[in-house]
Amino acid sequence: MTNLQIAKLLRAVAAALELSPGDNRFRKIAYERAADAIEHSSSEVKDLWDDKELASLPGVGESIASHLDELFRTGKVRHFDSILKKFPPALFELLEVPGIGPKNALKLCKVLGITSAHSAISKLEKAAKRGQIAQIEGFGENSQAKILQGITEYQGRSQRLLLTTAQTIADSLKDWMLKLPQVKQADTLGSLRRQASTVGDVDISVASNHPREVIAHFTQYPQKSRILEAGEHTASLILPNDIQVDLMVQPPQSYGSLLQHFTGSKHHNILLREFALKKGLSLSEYGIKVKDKLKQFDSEEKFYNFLGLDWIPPELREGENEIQTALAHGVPKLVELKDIKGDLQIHSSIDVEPSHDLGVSSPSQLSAVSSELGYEYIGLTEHNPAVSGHTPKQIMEIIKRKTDIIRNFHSDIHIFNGLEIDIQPDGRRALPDTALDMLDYACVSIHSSFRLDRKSMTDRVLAALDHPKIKFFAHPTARLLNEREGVELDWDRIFDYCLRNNKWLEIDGWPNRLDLPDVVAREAVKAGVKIVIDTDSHAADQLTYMRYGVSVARRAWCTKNDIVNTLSLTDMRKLMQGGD
DNA sequence: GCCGTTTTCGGCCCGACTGTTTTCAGTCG
Repeated sequence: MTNLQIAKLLRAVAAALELSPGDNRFRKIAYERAADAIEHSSSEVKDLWDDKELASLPGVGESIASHLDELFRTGKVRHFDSILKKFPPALFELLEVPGIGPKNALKLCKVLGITSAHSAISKLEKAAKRGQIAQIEGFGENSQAKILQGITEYQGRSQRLLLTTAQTIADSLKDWMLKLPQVKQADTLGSLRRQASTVGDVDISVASNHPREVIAHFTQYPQKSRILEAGEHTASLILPNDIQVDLMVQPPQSYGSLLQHFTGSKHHNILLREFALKKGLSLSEYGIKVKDKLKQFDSEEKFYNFLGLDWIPPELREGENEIQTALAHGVPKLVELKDIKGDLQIHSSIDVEPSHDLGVSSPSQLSAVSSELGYEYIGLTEHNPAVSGHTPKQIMEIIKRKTDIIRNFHSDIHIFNGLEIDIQPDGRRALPDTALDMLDYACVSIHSSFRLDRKSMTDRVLAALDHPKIKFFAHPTARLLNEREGVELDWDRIFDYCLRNNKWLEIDGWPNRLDLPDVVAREAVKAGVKIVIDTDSHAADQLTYMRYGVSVARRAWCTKNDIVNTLSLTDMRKLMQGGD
């Protein structure tokens, strides 16, 4: 079972407990918190169970751990079954509809006679369309319309926005807002400010004493499709592609607490409020209540400092151990975009006759842009020449041709002669070793056979990494956001191999890759593995994706020292020549 | 059910919105 499936099971138990008369309501909350912890866990719960470390999850204690143990051993939990069987399976399905909670789900199941899970939502929809729901006590016409709306949302559950898409929209909106003189400051909020790899919606906030003018200016945003609503302190626009953006305006003197509150994450905020409560302080978006007296904060720094904490970068606010770390003044200095000295996965237009995805920009175009970005070096890593259709001798000639082009090319930054080599299903590299010898370095990556079992996949990757010229494993999970799940790998074995053989793992900044995923990258750096952040650019204007790779690294708590391409050219050369 | 910088017992985040209600329950973020 995946973490998500386990979390869903625990939430079903929580819902059932809420509906069980006389049950301690904090037991329900405990199950919800365990579900949250598992959903956001950086490790697979099954792996933690294998290592007997279930109790290391915050919110999972003796009791839930023993239930999970039973789950992994036998495939079910008798205690859960006995709780869940008191309710129709349909109930738990109806909870998936936004706006329907446990109490209403139960009432709907009972009154409408809905029992089975698979037809629950279609039956609910029919009942709503016939006007039956409005007749139920406690419901009305409005509730019925809201349920229909919720079903539509459930059915068309739209994909989350890629970080790059959301950030581009937000940057443009912030620029627009800052054109108004009354706007002192504008920020993104929520998962976008925390730079999560995908975000649900685009929210921005503005500090100003003139909310009316700010809202009016916002609604005049030239790229809007329409205005959804415009109130005194909040407004919403719909942009092309049905993307909704929300704005909040607050006066500068209380802006810090607003920013803190709406940046989240929810889990971080819960832990922070519990922490504050022990000091007798109550937190909200309006400030901090000390003995019923509200204290306001114009900046987040002051807000956190008042609680005895150092400021916590938004990327770390996921409810892990960031609060204890800030209390102990141990928040790391995270890597920044300006620390990056080069980009080692770039596809140029040098035609090495690959099977797919040749770049469109020439070495001179790529080096010119890289120079503007302040880099000291780049590495050109086209895909290996197609295996089919070329003899080994022809491949040697192609690589020789590329090597000569790079040797004879002069620019103000250094260009490494690299290649991105496919890992074939059996772990062989799709390039003869004699050709590899001509290169400065290469990376390996998976582009086929994504569904091998964990052990075979791990063996496959380790076999491919086994050559002194192979420096790193590129986009390791091969996931495509909103499209394809990542492959199964035994990360402990990968980390261990990388440490012993001086291999690096890549954070690929390509918009729908962002791979390593942040949670795996965090485990990697905890283990001491070095990371290289690249863009996987296929055109010169894509070199700016580096900022998103850096965002992933920051969410993984990376400092400059964890990232190899913060090294100067001299040090990078030494590192590359180091071999295994 | 979980958990510990006042606690191994006795607490457990905060507020907004909506809809159906005459003072609150349910849901959400």
